[in-house]
Parts: sequence; C-alpha cells; structure tokens
Amino acid sequence: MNERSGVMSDSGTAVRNTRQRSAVSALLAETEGFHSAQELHAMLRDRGERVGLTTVYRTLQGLADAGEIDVMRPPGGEHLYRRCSEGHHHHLVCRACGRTVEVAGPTVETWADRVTAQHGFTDVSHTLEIFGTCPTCAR
Amino acid sequence: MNERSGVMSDSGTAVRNTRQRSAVSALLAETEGFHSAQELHAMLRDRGERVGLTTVYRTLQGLADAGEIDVMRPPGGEHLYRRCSEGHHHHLVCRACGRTVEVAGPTVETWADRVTAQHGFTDVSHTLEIFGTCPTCAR
DNA sequence: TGCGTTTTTGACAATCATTGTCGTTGTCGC
DNA sequence: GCGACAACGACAATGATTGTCAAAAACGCA
Repeated sequence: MNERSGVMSDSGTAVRNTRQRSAVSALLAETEGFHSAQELHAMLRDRGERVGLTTVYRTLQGLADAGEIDVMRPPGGEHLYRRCSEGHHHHLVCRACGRTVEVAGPTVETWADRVTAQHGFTDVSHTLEIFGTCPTCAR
Repeated sequence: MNERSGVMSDSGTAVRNTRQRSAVSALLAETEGFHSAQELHAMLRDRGERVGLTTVYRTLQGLADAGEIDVMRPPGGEHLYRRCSEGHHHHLVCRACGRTVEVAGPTVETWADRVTAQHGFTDVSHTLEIFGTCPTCAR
C-alpha cells in the first residue's frame, strides 16, 4: 500500500480518499486468490465494514482501470478480482475445483510484444487464461 | 458443481441435422468477423430464416463446445462468435475500431503445454486476447 | 414406407450480475 | 470553518443468458 491521497488523474478529477475505498483496498491486500464482487462485499460485511454493493463494484472497477488489481472473467460466471502482484503473470485454473496457480510467462510477454509491434499496434495489453484439470481432480 | 462436460464425442449422442442448425452454420460460414448471438439472430431473420433466439444461443454453445467456432468475451459486452479457422490462433483486437487481426502463436502453444505439464494439469485449453490501438486509430 | 421414440425447437418467463439514479453524506481545498 | 463537489448507497432498471415445457421435427426400425 502506498498511493495515498492526491492521486489525481490527468483530467483533473480528484480521487478522494474514503473509508470505503480504504476498506476495499485493505481487504484485497490481505486476501489470497480471486473473489467476486459479491464475495468481497460479504467479506466486508463480516468484518463490520459497512460498504454498499454498488460502491464495491465501482471501487473495483476503478482499481482495475488503474491496473492495481487483476480481473478474470471465467466462462459462465461473475468477474473475479484479485490484488495484482508485482510483475505481469497469468493464471492456470482448475475447471473442477477452481484452484489457481500463478505462472510467469516471459516467453509470452516477448512473443506478444513482437507480434503487436509487427502489426503496428500500440498501447497494448493482453489477457491469457489457461483452464485445465488439476492432478488432484483428474483422479 | 458438477460438469456434464461432454466427452460424448462418440456415436452415443446423435446430433440431429435440423434446418435451424444448418442455417446458423451456413451463416457463420459466410460471415466475416465476430458477431454477437443477437446479431446473428437478426441476420438470420433478415435472410428469411425463422430461428428462435434461444435456439441460436444453444446452437452457438454447441458449436463452441465442439470447437467449431471461436468465442470471445470482450470486457463489458456480449459474447462474440466467429467461425473458427483451422488450427489454433489468437486475436489482436483494436480497442478503438474493433478491427481484428488473427495471429498464430506456436511459441505460446509450446509454452502453455510446458507450463501445464509442469503442474500436472490435463485436458487443457487456453484463451489469449491482445488488445491495443491499431496504427490507423493511433493517429 | 409408416410409426413411435427421442431430440430439438421456440415463445415466454426467470435469473442475476452489473449499471443507472439521485438524494444524502463526507472530503478536501481554501 | 465553509462550501463545492465527488463519493456513497439503497433501490430500480437493464439486458444478456438460461430454464421451462408443450409442440414439432428427425431418425431408427420394422
């Protein structure tokens, strides 16, 4: 955690530092793995933090836009959010039990950069998700 | 959560050949680019084919499960479907104009196989989407 | 070829995550 | 301390996708 008050986007819109925003950030900082907006909302409630569901959605959106958290969109479900560890990485997700393994992929990064450069694309980002059956569930 | 995940590719399940299924397949075969289920439904109606929206959804799902079409899930929107060209490939999508470039990635395939094997995962599939700004829109 | 079984269809209702609304509340600059 | 204005949040609205189930169509078989 760093980035405190005074974060201001170029457009001149001030991002205010509120209890709710801090609560969401703090929760994400302490939590492992992916969780849906609704789950995070419930977790905040359990902690005694009173934060509206709408606010949770908006805060997560803002954090995702700022690149401070990961968003995963698994087939057939809600969006899942997770604090973003430093550096770029991807996820290997078990279809059956949902277990997630974090994998770094310098190979992929390099490849993606080369491909996009070839086509003249700029301001590039990419998402890569790998789904499979983990050894435990395979049995 | 259980999966009736279909490995029923053998002769057990008869996939019946209906007018509606043919219509959807034919439309996809003639159409370039990605389209939503609703768009495809409208296109069928314009052609004079009478196919229910529910059927379109189910047919697309079936085709996607069978690996005959691509599914893309862009942020903030509907699922987009497209006929799948032979071989595995990925997409480079322009954020501004939506233009799509198809790219093959043997490097990525190899990498993905290696990583999943390392973790013992089986029955693996992956999705990779690259978003950026194309040269035209960058200006 | 005709018949019965089984799948598929499709209009409509239901679901449910996400977004919009808008009066109220709290923050922050001054 | 004060006022402007962003953020909040309860609720309603949206809208894509899925479930339902009677009717229709396809296919296997005699």
